[in-house]
Amino acid sequence: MSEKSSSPTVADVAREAKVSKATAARVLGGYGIASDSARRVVMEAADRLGYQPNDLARSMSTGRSGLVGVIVGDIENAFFSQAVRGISDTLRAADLNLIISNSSERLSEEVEMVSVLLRQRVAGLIVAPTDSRHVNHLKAALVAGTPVVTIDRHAPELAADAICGEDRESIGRVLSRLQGAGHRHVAYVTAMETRDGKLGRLEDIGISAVRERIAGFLEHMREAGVENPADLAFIGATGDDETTSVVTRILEHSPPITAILASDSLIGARVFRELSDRGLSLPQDMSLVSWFDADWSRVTSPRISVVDQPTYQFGQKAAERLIARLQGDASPPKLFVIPTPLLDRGTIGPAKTG
Amino acid sequence: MSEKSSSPTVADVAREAKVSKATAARVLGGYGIASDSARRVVMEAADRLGYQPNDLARSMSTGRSGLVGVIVGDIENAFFSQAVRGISDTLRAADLNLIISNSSERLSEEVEMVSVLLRQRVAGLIVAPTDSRHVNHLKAALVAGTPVVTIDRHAPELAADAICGEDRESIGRVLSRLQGAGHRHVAYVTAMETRDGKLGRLEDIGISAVRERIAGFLEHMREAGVENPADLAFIGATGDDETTSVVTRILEHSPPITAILASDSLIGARVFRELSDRGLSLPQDMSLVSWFDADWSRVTSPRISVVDQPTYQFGQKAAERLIARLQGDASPPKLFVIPTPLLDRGTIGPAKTG
DNA sequence: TTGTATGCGTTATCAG
DNA sequence: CTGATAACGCATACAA
Repeated sequence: MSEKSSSPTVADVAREAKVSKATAARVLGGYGIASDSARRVVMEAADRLGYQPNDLARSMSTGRSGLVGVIVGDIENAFFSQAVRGISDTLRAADLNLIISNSSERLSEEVEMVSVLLRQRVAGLIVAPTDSRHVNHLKAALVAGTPVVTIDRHAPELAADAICGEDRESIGRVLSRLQGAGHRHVAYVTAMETRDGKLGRLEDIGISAVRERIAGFLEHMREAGVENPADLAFIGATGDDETTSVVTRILEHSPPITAILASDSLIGARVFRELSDRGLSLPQDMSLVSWFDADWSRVTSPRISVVDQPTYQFGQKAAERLIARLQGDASPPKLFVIPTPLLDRGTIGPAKTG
Repeated sequence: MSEKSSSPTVADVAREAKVSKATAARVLGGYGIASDSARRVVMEAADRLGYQPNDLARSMSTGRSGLVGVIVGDIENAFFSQAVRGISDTLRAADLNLIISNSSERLSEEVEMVSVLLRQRVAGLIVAPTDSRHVNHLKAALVAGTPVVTIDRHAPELAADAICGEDRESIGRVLSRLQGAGHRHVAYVTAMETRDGKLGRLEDIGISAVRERIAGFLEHMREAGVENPADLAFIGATGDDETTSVVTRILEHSPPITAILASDSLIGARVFRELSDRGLSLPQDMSLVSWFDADWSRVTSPRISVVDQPTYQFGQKAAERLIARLQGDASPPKLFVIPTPLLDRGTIGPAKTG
C-alpha cells in the first residue's frame, strides 16, 4: 500500500476503477452522462482512495472560481464584521467562499488588495471603497468582467451596484428631532483626517458616507439658521487623545453646544467616555446620538440614542446583488438604500439653556 | 486592435515581446535568469497588454497557494474579529491571503468548511475547533500535508500548534480575588447547551476553553469549601431570554450568590443589562467579572472588571506559527499560552452579606 | 541566456 | 454511454 504524498486525482481514481479518465471525471465532477454502474464503480474507487476534488484545477478549467473578495476598512470594527457575517451567510448559501482583506481605509492598500484578489481570479468583489473619487482599480475589475458591489459607500463614477444607508436622510431626522427639543448648536464629530485639521471642501472627502452626512449636516444647520455650521463639524477624532481634544473644544465652544453627533460607534464610545469622565450626565448636560447600534450603546445608562445601521443587512443585500450579477443579471447598476432609523433611547434631552 | 475578452497570458506577452514563452514566464514570474534586454522587452510588452498574473495557474504549477483558511465560531463576535485582524495583518506581511469561514460553533459546519478549504488547496488552516474531541477532519488535513494551528482552543489529540489563553489560571486568579473580598458563592455563566440543560460530565464539553474554565471553577470552589460547586455553574445562556432566566435563577439562589463570572463578553453584556434592569447596582449588590475586554465594558459605570484576552495577539501568534510551519519548521507541536490578566476595574466589591 | 517540451488536475470536445 | 485528447496558464527540466 504505497501512498503518493499528494492527494489522489481523477486519474488515480480512474485507474483504480478501471475506467477512462473522462468517465471518472464526469461522475466525480457531476456533469455529463454516466451509467449507474460506472457511477458506482467510480464512487467506490474514490472513497477507497479518499479522493478530494481540486478546486484550483477546476477553476482553471472552467474559468470560474467560487471565491468572492471582500475589502473592508477594518474588520475589527463591529460595523464591518457584522456586514461580513451577512455577506458570509448569504454567499455560503450560493456555494461561494469569501476572501477577506483589510484596507485600513487607505487607498493604496485597497488598490493593492484589489490587484491581489484579481490575481486570485475571484468571481466578484464586495468593497467599501475608501475614496469614491479614486475607483480606477475597481473600474478595471469591472472591465475585466469581475462584478463589483460597493457597500456602505457609493462611487457615482463606478458602474456598480451600491448598498448604502440613508446617510443624508438620517442626519436630517436626527437634527429635526434635536431641534424639536430646542437644540440649535449641535456638533458633528467624525474621524476624517485632513492636512490642516480643518474641514475643507466637501468634494475632498473620500468616504462617501462621511461626505453625505457632513453635507446633510451643513445643509440642515444652515436651514435652521445657524451661521457657520462648518465650525460645528469636528473632524480628526481618530483616536482616544484626539477625541479628548475634540470634546474639550466642544465643551469650550461658544455659543454653547448642547448636543453631539458621533459619526460611528467607535467615536461615540470615546465621546461618551470623555463626557462621563468629566462628570457630565446625559442627557441633562449634553445630548448624544451615535451612528451604529453597537453593543456598548445598550449597556450605558441611559442607553444611547443611535441611528441604527443594520450592517448585517447591508452585507446580505450586497452579497445578493453580487450573486445576481454572477448569474448574469445585466440590468443597469443600482443604488440600494437600506433604512437607517433613529432609535431614540435615552440621550436626547431638552437643550440645556444658559 | 482586437481584444481577447479574457486577460492576457504569458503566451500573449511572449508573442508581443517576440520572445519564447519560457523567457516571458521567467521575467514575469521573477524567477530563473534573464538578460536585462529580455527583461525590458517583456516588461514593456506586459505593460502594453495590461498583463495580470493568474495566481490560480501559478498555484497549480507550483502546488503552493498563497491562501490560508481561517475558521472561527462567529466573526461577528469582537473576540474573533479582533483575532482575525491579528491573523490578517501578520499573514499579509508574509504575502498570504485569508479565506474566512464561520462555523457558528457547529461541528458539522466546521467539517464542511475544512473540506471546502482543503479543496481550495489552502496552504494552511487556522481554526478555533468547536469540539476538541472530534478533530478527525483536522487530522486529515495534517496528514494531507496542510499545517493546522488552533486558536483559543486546544485539542490534545491533534498534533498541531495551539494558541490559548490562561483559561485555568485566569479563573483561579479571579476566584482568589473574589474570595479575598469575602465572596463564597460565585456563579459562573456560560453559553454552552446540553440536552437536559444541566452541566454533565466535563469530558462532554466540546470547546476546550470552556471546559478548562469550568474545570478550574469547580476545582477552586471545591477547594474553597463550597459543597456543590456544579450548582453554581449556569449553562445555557445562549440568548437574551435564556440569560434573563439564568439571572433570575442566580438571584433566587440560596445561599445567596454575591458575584457572577461571565464566560464571554456577549454574556457579560447581557448579564450586566439584566442586573441594571432590575435596579441592582454594581458592585454593591453584585460583583461581576467578564471575560474579554470588549468595548462595552469600558463605558459602563462602574467599568467592568474583565479577564483581558488579547485576541489580536492570539491571531498574530497563530499566524506566526502557521508561517513557520509553512516555511518548514518541523519541531514538535506546541501549546502557546498567552497571558490573560485580570483587569480589576470597578465591579468587584466586598461580598454583600445577609 | 534562451527555447522546447512537458506537467499540474480539471473540464470539455469529439469521435467511437 | 464511453474513451482519447486537447485545452486552461503557468512553472520547470533539459537541451541548445
